[in-house]
Amino acid sequence: MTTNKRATIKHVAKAAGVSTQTVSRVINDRPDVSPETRVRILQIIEDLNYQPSALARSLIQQRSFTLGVVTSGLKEYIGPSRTLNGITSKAAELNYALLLEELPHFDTENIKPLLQSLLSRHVDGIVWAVPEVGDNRRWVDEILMDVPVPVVFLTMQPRARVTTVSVDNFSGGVLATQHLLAQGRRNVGHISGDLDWWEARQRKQAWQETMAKAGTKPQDRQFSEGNWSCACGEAAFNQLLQSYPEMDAVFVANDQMALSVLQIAHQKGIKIPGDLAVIGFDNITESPFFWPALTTINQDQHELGARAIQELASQIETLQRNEKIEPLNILLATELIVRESSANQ
Amino acid sequence: MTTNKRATIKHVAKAAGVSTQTVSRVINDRPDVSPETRVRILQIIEDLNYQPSALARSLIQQRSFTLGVVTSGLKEYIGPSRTLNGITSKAAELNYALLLEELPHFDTENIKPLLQSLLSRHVDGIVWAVPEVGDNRRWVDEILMDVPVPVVFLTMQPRARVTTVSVDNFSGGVLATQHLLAQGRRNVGHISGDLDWWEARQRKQAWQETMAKAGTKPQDRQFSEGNWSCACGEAAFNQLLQSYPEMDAVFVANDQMALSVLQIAHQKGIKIPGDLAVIGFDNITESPFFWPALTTINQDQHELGARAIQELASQIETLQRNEKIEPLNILLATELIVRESSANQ
DNA sequence: CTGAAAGCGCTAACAC
DNA sequence: GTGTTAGCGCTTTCAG
Repeated sequence: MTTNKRATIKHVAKAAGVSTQTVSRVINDRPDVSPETRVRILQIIEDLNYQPSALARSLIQQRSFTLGVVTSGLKEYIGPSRTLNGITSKAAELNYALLLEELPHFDTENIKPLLQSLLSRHVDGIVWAVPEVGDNRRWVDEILMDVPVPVVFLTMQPRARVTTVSVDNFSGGVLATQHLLAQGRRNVGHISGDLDWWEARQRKQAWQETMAKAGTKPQDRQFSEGNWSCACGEAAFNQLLQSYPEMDAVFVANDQMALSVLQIAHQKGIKIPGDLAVIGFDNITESPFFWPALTTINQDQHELGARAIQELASQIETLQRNEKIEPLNILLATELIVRESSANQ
Repeated sequence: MTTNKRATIKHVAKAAGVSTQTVSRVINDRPDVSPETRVRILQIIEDLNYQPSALARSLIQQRSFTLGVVTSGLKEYIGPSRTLNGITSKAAELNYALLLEELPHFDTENIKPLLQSLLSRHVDGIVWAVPEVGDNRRWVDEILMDVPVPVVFLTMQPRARVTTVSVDNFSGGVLATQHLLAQGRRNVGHISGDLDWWEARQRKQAWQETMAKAGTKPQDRQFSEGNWSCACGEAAFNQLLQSYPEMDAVFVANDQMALSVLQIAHQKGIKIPGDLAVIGFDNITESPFFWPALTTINQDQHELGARAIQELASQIETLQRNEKIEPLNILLATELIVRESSANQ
């Protein structure tokens, strides 16, 4: 915590009795430096604890090797955190640094200052790791015109002209519903997440369509809207028990709410999976340890972040070669994890 | 996603027919510009969508308004994520940008490249938001000498010459143990976290000392080591049931493991809180919805991050005024949250 | 009130 | 192989 001034390329050059250019060649591993000079300079660099300034480099090379990351919901949810983990590990692998911004709310309106903070620091690209909620993508077409770097959006309805990477919530919902039907259940209810969320709508729609295909188009009373939280999961389940008493299986849109369902069921003496099969969504760390262990749909949020960075980096490279970048919509597969809560009757 | 080149101060100056200095004065809100000139330039800035380059500024001002944040465990734990949330919100408030790095493991050895990545981008300070685990603070005294900016460490044993901000795990553990005793329980067991962690050791020690003070110095058989995970919580609890059959209360070092305890208890027909009072630690979002609702110790991880940024910013200001910075060890209070799992017999 | 010159730390382009 | 010149985009200093 001393306040050593950092050594600059000039200090090194002076100490070595060469020009800064020669030092520059050494730190950039250029071939045209005599072996002796190189060794001498490397030694001095070591002695002086010299580190090239990435800032100065960014300025002249018009490239910062820094990406902007915009996230939201770190306080309440583990999802953004897992995605961030995928982002940091892939970025480290590809040698990019990350500038992090967090939106105070999923639907924060005022994103211009945030974008400008990133752009003023010359990020090479931006990952928008905020789920699509309500109308929070309204600005995309308008503002993106003014953004001079590639942007990759996570967890958003695929659309033309924009690169998106999302988990395939629809096919995940199909997997969940089909599994319950395959277990011989016929009266399958659904507790959704907040339907303002694109993900919640996808999962619900998958349930509806899969049920319809099985010849049992669901009625309104077979469904209840939650908001992802345990509290709302309780309320939604209680409502469903009233409105859909013959229910023998329920697809719950996330594991948190599924936990509430299990707890309430115990309290009311409803046997799981005997009376009611339960499947969640997410595969959080705790779900194997629920009682009974929760059947769920695994979504790889780490991979989501990693893929986003990979795409972004590849677009940056493309641009660097003066080629045109092609928008891309990527969907990641989900996986059914069968545990006890959905076992056969 | 177009590739508009960014406008520079030169473009603005040329368009306004003034020198770049005058533009500089306007964007820095200096008084010595005629009102008309100012208005004209502001208009042009607007038209050109001009944004000053923070990079160029950082270079000349020797100050980047950027902080480095080092975290770890984003994939498995919600704690780092909550802390990060406190960091992002306080940083936004104080107008700092954040460069994020994540250690692959809590005890990653090779931290030099990571520090250099941050320093090469001229961060004004660093928050080390990684818990103290095993020997992962070994480098502090040695390496910190070479770091030319202030560093604040989170969740670490207070020590001289270093600024630390931590939750007071010891007093939290005292609160937990005292509460169980106050409920009339006498046989209080403890399931710890991974004792490689400083936090786990603090909580355990608090339990030991509080019990001793109450005249019931705990024996080895009243304790079992977990590793924070549900899986290990199960194992530890099962062991405790064997080794300490008269146990009528248990202080579990985190809420995840406490969940496992509740589940196992149900399976074995142990009544909670009748036969066994349970208290957790952390106050995760789900714990009010456990069955029964979990009594726990709340730790404010958001505040932890926010305080760290506040201290760091204040140290940076101090340095800016050429004053000396004083290392500081801050402990944040915890809070007892009483719910059903520890109710009176 | 405004401008010219110098320079933050580095590299591209050219010379020798 | 190595040095010189210019300049990335901005601010500081000084002159007027």
